[in-house]
Amino acid sequence: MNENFFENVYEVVKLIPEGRVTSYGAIGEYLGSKRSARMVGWAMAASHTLPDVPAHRVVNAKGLLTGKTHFTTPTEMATLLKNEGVNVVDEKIVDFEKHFWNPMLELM
DNA sequence: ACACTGACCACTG
DNA sequence: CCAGTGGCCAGTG
Repeated sequence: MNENFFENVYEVVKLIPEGRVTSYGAIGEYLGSKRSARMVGWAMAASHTLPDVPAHRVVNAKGLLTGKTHFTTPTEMATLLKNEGVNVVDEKIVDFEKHFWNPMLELM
């Protein structure tokens, strides 16, 4: 296992508490590259094979469930979030700021 | 080696 | 508010 961007992404995502969410940009920023948010999402797509990675807790900067298309079913992501107490309306997280979990503040 | 793509983000007009 | 542009890194054809 090489220690690379992917590993770090997985580590952070695994640490996201239940009922909390974060964004690709936040993770990328925590890893040192704010502009590498694309890669984070891309890493997620590759990591969705790992059961310990709650990908449904990772959304884009606007709180939109952009990654839902990569789930087994498009509704899976919203269902999981709602199941954890995160209200989702029209593929968007309600009170995104309240549920937002900043890795830089929690893991520093 | 080159070009294109991607679960993105922020800025500018 | 919406549209367009640049930037970031890695993988694939």
